[in-house]
Parts: sequence; C-alpha cells; structure tokens
Amino acid sequence: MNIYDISKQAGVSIATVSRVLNGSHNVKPATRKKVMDIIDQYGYTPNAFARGLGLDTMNSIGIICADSSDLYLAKAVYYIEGNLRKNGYNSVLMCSGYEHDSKENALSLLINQRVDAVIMVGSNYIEAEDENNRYIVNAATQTPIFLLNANLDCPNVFCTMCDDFRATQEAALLLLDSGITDILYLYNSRSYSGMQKLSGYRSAYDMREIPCNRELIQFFEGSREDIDGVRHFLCGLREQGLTFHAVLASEDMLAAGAVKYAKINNIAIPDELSVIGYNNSLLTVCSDPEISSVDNHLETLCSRLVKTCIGVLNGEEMPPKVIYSGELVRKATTNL
Amino acid sequence: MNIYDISKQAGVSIATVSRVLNGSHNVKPATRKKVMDIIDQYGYTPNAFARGLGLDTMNSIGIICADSSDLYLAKAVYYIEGNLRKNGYNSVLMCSGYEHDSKENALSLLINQRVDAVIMVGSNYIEAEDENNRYIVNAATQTPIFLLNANLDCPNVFCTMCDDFRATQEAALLLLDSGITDILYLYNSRSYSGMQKLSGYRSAYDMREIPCNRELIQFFEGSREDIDGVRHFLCGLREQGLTFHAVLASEDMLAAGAVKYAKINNIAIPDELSVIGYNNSLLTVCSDPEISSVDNHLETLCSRLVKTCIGVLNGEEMPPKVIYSGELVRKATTNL
DNA sequence: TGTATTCTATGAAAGCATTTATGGACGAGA
DNA sequence: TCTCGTCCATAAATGCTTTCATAGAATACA
Repeated sequence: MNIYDISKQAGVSIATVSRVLNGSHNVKPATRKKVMDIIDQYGYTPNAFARGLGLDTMNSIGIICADSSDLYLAKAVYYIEGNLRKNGYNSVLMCSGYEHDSKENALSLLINQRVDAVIMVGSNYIEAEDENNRYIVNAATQTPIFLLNANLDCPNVFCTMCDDFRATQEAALLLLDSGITDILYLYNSRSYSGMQKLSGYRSAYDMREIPCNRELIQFFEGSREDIDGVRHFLCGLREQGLTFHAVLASEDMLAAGAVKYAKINNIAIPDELSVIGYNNSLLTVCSDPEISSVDNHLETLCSRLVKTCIGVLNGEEMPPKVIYSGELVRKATTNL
Repeated sequence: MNIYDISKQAGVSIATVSRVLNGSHNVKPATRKKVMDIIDQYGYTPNAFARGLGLDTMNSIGIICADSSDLYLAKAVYYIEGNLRKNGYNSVLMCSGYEHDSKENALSLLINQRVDAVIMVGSNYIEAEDENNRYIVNAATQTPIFLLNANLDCPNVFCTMCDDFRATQEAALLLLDSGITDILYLYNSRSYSGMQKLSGYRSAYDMREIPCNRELIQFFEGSREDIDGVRHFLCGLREQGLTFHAVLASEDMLAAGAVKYAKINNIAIPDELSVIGYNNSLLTVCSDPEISSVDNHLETLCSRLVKTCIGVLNGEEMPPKVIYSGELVRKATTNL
C-alpha cells in the first residue's frame, strides 16, 4: 500500500495525497476528508525511507555516549532522548567507550546514517587544536555537533556545560575555610570537566594562599564500578604515610569508596574525614553516611542542550556555549 | 556527489559501482580498483536513505526501554547496543516509561520508522490474552519483537529471560533452611519477572510446608530511586508490629533501603536481619555491609537476545524462548 | 579448427515512495 | 475581458538496488 494506491482509491493525484499528509493548506476540506478516509480505511502510513530520500532527513539525531551504563551518563541519555522525542526526533544511540578511535568511528557511522545532528555525552575534548579532536572538527563541517560538559571552540559545535571549575572551587573553599587544609583530590577522568574540577580545586588553595601538596592530587586508574578498588587505593595512600582530612572526589563512586575506606579504618565521618562527591547520584544516598555531593543539574543541562540543538536545526542563531552553575548538596559526610 | 557522478568518472555504469560498493563477486579486479580509486578520491559515501528505499531496510533496530536511567536497564541497553552494532545494526532508543500507552506509542513510532526489529526492555507482559498486550501482538505481525525478562506467547515474539522464579525460590529456601521463617518479601514492580520472583518466594514456603504470612509480602509504591522512602516504609511496618528476620527484595535498591532501615533501628546485619537483593548491581557494593544479591547474568542474557534477533532477521529458525538461570552471590548481609 | 555451450562482466532500465516545481482549470471580482 | 487566487494534476527529482539482457571470453566437443 503506497501513495499511488491511496491516490487511486481517492480519485486524486499523489501530490494531493502528499499535501493532505503534510498538512498543506491548499486543499479543499472535502478533498482532504475524502483522502483521509481512504488513508484511515487502509491504515496507510508513508514509507519513511522514501520520505527521507525526498526530504533529505529522517528526523533522527545521533547520541554518542561513552558509557551508557554509567549512572550519570545513563541519566543524560534518558533526559536527552525524552526531550528529542518531544520535538519529533528519534535518537540513534551508540555507546562508544572513552577512546578517541571508537568515538571517531561512531561519529562517522552516524554521519553516514545521515542523522541531522550528533550529541556527544561523556566526552574528553579540551582544545580544538588537540590532534585528538581533529575528527570532530571535521565532522562538524557536515553535521552540527552538540557536546555535554565539554568545551570545543569550533564552528558548528555547540557546548552545554556546568561550571565545574567554580563548583569544585566553592566546595574546596568551604572545606579550607572550615579549617581542613589537607584535602585529597581524587579523580578518575581526564575529560574536560575532569580537568576543570581539578583546576577549581587548585584555585581554591591559591585563593586562600595555602600551599597545596602535590601528593594530595590522586588519579584512580580502575574501573568506574570498582568501589572496593577505590577503598584499597586509599588504604594504600594511608599506608604510604599520606594524611588527609577530607576527600574531594570528581565522582560519587570515588566518594563512596572513600566512605568505605574510612569505615574499614575506623575513621569518623565527618569529624575526622569529610567527603564530598560529584553528581549527587543514587550512590550518595545508598552510602552510609549519605554523601555530600555537588549537583550539576543534569536535567536542566540536557533540556537546554536539546533546545540549542533544535534551534540550530531550525536555522536559528544559537549561542555556541551555554554554562550553568552547580552547587553543593550538604548531607552527612561534611560539617559545612 | 552520487552514484551517477562516480560511474561517470570511472567510465562504468552505476550498476557496476553498486556492485563494487556491495562487494559483489561478479566484477573484474581491474574494474573494481578503478571504481574504488574514484570513490576514495571523491570521498563518496552512498546515501543511506536511497539505500534504505532500495533495500527496504536501514539496518536499524528499535530499543524500547522503560527507563534507561535505571541502573539495571541502562546496562541492558548498553550491552544490547554493543552487540547490535557488532552485527552492523544501529539502535534507535526510546525511553517509554512503564505505562502501556507510552510503550504502544513508542512501538508504533518505531514501526513507522521501519526498524527491522524491536527489542523491549523493562517490560510487563504476562499473557498474550491480556488486553494490555494486544498492541504488541498486533505489532509483531509486522515486525519481530524481542523481549528481555518478559514472557509473551505469540508468533514473532521472542523472549530471553532469567529463571527468576527458581533463583528467588532458591534464595528463599536458603533462608528458610537457615532457620529464618519470617522473610519479608519486598517488591516494587508487577512486571513478568516481578511476579515470577514473588511466586518463587511463595513456592519456597510451600516446599518446606511452612505457612507464609500474607503480611510479609509488601509492595513498595515509591520511586525507584527513593532508598530513603524504602527505609521509611520498613520503619512503618515495624511500628505496625510486623516482625521479620530477613528481607528478600526484588531489586537491589529495595535491599539498600532495608540495610538503611536496619542501621537506623540498630538491628544487626546479618545476625538479626538478613538481606538479599536482586541484580547484583553497584548498589550492593556501595552499601555497608555489602548486600548479598541474585545475579541474573544480564550480559549473557543480552548477548543471547541479540543473537536470537540477528538469527531471526537472517531468516533462521530461532527458539521463541530462551531461559537462563540466576544465582545468589553471597556477600555480607547473609549468613548462608 | 570450427561450432556449440557456458560463464563472466557489464550496461540499460525498471523499480522503490516520496516531495516539489510548474502550470492549467476554474471561479470571482474589477 | 482581464486579473488574481484557489485547488489540483503532471512530471521531474531524489539516489540507490536489482533484474534482465547481452557481448565477449572461455570451454567442450566433433
């Protein structure tokens, strides 16, 4: 059953059927009804591929997510997909992993699929000049690209992010001002926002003119699910003689590890050790005590990102960067 | 740049270009090289929509996920997407919520998009006769449908699931045999697997010929992220005088709530209260003590589901039901 | 060696199901 | 009668796959 069959049944041309289908105004109500009746009767729906060919779009948008099983990124995908669908777009998801190669691969697959835009989530872009980001700069010449929590200065690339620098800085300042000067900074990603957070931490020390021990900045290599690994890691640091009275983590999962570390070593939280996580996820509530964590308003970020995306696709002028602020949600692992 | 341009440049017909592109054997090596060179030179890629129109497929598969921000379902989506992509298929994701209406809606959107198949995750189908499932039975006449952890007896619908009945039964038997006869069964979903788990719990009591107090079966209405809500809920039950020395939960998040409940009431785990969760997710490790939980091998389930899907699409005969078994992973909330 | 037969490589053309540009018919108002 | 606007049909364009037909090469056989 195609548009010809319908046109024949209705005694009109296929152009008229198309006009009815697409809500054109230049069609007499009586004709419209006649055609609609036939369409309903036969349960006809236009062929999406033919439509795509004619219009050069199938209203679908690619989402490249480094790891959609990650709590934070999964939520991002969830919000983005919902907003896109509300605007009539389909989401083609690819979970790429964190490596540049596989992202490049996913990107070219999506562009060959002729998606209208690509949204990237869980990125690690720092500068356009970075050779690693070349592929995205190139891709953007064909298809607009939207980054969540990343920053890339490049035409046709739009970034929506949280000011992780400031949020982390504020958290660190609160700790410093409460008298804790040995804050362990624990991170597990060298993504753009990862580096922003680290800078925020450092700048807090600078602002208060307190020297910051380099040993207090620690990168955790393990898996993003290995809470016990984090605990071991911290135990190791302690055995090496490193002392710290707070842990500021770039992710809740690291903070959860810190809480377990404290328990196993009988360190009182928050009196002997303060812990601050990031993302304010379910893990902060699951832990005991519940973890203070920076909330960066993911839902707002995603909804704004999609708004930008839709705007661009509609030919509107859109700001290349949108920055929101995050804030510390105080729970039981801090005395702030 | 289309196939005509390429054929002109290479001095062959478009049929030959198409044959080269699709790896047909009937083309002379020299011709193939000539064409490939031109293709490389101009960086030509075939138009996916036209290809879709010709082949009546764009190699994409719809995934309807009730809630991709749920820890378990997000992982399912992750595994499924990865396996699909390995087989050359794209994934079109829709997060539908748990209501039948919105699932029906998502399904019809995907079918209009002309996906080759639909995979549904986080379902709640019990019987084909159930009026609520009518839409899926109908949809299956057009497009094969694959369900994860659900059961629907219907042509063109294929189910891959864990034997949640047996896994829960075994967990309950272990508790009963260790002398705990007042096991609180806590669940938050009336999905197929939710009901299977409940039956498993009941059957364990039957097998040991121990009467099962109806009050011990409790449904938690709240959000899937509201661990504190679960804690309150359990506190309420306790205040009403209900006693129980174990909690068997249909999801880790409920078990995490149980752990928090025990702590706040100074109930020793596992000596005074055993807790068993389901899914063996990150939450079991984040909690303190770590929660014993049933692992239902999600990765295996997903990879098998995709294998079935690909088989069906290749016209192979595939079993309509595949059932795996789950098993209890013992951690610190049980003495088993 | 010549004829018949098969195989290989290729081109021409017919789909596939839409949208859209162009223009014609018709009626109304000036 | 001329002009304009409304409604609709015709035909072209979109870019690919695939079937069918065929020229020429290779093989078989007498």
